[in-house]
Amino acid sequence: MDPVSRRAHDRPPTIRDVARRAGVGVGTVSRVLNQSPLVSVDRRDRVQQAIDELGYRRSSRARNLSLGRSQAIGVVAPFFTTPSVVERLRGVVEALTGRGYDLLLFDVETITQRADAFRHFARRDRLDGLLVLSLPILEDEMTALRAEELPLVLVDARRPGLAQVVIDDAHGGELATQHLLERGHRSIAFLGDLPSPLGFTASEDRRRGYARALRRAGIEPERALEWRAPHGREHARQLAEGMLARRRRPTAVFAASDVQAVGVLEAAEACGLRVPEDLAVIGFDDIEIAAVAGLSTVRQPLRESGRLGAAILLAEIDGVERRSEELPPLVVVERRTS
Amino acid sequence: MDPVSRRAHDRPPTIRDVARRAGVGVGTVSRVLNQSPLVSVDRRDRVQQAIDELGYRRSSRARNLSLGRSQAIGVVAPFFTTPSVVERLRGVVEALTGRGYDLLLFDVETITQRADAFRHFARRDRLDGLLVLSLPILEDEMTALRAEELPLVLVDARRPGLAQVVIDDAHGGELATQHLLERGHRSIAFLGDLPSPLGFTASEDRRRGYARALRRAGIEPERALEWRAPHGREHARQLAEGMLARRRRPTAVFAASDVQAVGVLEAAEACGLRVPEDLAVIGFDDIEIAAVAGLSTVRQPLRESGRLGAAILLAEIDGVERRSEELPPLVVVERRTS
DNA sequence: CTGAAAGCGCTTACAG
DNA sequence: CTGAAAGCGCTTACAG
Repeated sequence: MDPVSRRAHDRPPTIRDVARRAGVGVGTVSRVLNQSPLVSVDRRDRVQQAIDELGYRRSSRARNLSLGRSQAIGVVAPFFTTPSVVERLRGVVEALTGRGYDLLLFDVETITQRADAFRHFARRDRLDGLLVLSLPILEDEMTALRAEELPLVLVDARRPGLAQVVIDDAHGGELATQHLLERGHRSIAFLGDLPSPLGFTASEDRRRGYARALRRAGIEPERALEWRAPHGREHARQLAEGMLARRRRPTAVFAASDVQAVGVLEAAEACGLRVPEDLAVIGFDDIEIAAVAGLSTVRQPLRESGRLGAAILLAEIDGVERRSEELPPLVVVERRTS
Repeated sequence: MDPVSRRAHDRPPTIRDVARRAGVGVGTVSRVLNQSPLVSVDRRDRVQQAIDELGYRRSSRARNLSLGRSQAIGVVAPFFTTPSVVERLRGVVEALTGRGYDLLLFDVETITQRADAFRHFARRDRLDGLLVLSLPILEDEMTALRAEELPLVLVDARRPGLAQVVIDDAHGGELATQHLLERGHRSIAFLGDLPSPLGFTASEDRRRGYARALRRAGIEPERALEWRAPHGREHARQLAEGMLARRRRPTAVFAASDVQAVGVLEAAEACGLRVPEDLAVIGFDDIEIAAVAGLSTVRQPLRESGRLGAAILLAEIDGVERRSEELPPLVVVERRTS
């Protein structure tokens, strides 16, 4: 076996192999690889030919080490298969497309995973930037992140001093409740998330808006009308069945998410209640299932939030001043459940 | 400013800083980092202390270059926000959890993106292994992949000689159709995907099973009963409305996916048809929306397919012989639309 | 324009 | 057990 083919078989060609074959220095090869103008046409051609003949491809691993960057951005997402999270992710992917960054995904469903994510994953050494979706950050995680000097953008999470893209959840809760009030309802229940170990706040924020709207309408919010279950359709359904079986049942329900609202719809059907005649229901998010179920809801710009978050992160990585673009406003989508 | 804090401020500490502070060689530091037993307790302690004092963390970037690996696996997924794909991804993430591999996600929605994925992304240099979901691989992409010698596993895609986890789509189509036949239907329509530029085959495979089941029941499949739309609920709904408006309309529909079946359900409602009395409907996949819509369907083990694919890939990376575990069988889930 | 050399931050034979 | 050195495959001043 001649030396060339042996080499070709043993390991992928390196920049040195190319230099040797083209009869130039590795610096020159690197320059043509990086489209530097400081290369004569003559050598450029020779190098290019050697590259083609050898089937050479530059090692991004080595390049990144040399350049001190990763060419990758990380996304930390809790329960990433949740429809609303998927939709945000979709926006992130859209914004990243064609930008030459790899997307590293990190799912977190437990506090252990969150700690892992921030300790091992959120590192300057591995990532050029980090996007955190819907996950509140703890104090000590924050100091670690700060030490990392890693460009960081929060989507659907708040933190003073950090770049973030958020909606006004309380306002959304108000809109939903107002909608129900305008339809003449006076006994409106709220069904939201039980506090999670991960500390999500959206559900409670929306409930605050609900209470505010009630008060403005002269109705004192009742604890007995506030229900909370672990997130998910099934849990919501079970809880709602209990709620609707009560003697004094509400005439309308505001659910803190579409997923839960669909559970309420199922409970209503199980209880033989007509929707919206016997029970009006409104959700939050406007994910696809809401359209399918004919569910009235508050639309929040999910995909757009991911897209915007990623765009801001990319700008930050490029050292461009952080743009503060606005998300489209929340709006009530009226369908047949209200 | 003293040298130490200057250094600390300028850049993260390296293994050399640790060695210097501990008064040992970098090799020794590397050894304690890698839990080599070839280090005296004395030095191990000194090194550990220096690490703690400096807040040193090893650069995985440099480590990977030195070791010649990436510690990452790539996932190529078409339209990754499609519920069935999300569910497979979920399985992949589950199998990867705690295994120390990063997950690189690559979405492909166009043939350009697919070419990109295989050219720039599917590289030994960037990945330790690759998982391809639901995407047929072209001939020349395959030769490139082979040259890469990258461990590769296909999920929901076939290719002779490659590790893969697949279901028998034609059989699934048979099951669905048989179910409808057993309910007494004789005029059964099929609604599936229009051929996609990406070359997905599941829909046509399922249609073949449908035709087979009909023939076995002594019914000759009619071209007029085979309908195809671009994937998606809306397209299916529109197509189905046309189909149901015909003079001679079918009494049942087998849709090649739940997403499309839900579109059929919407069309039925729009046409004032009762389900299942006037029109029976069965889908395929058993994604969450099927449960919500009360849709009868053929359940395929989506999450399990991702989990299994990832497990096989991990084993292959570790040089373990490829295990050929089986997926749970396809089964008809009977709900209220049939 | 160009090549030799140093450097990115690790790992691992090699020779004690 | 241990340190000095070479090597992983690039990039980029530096000195022509």
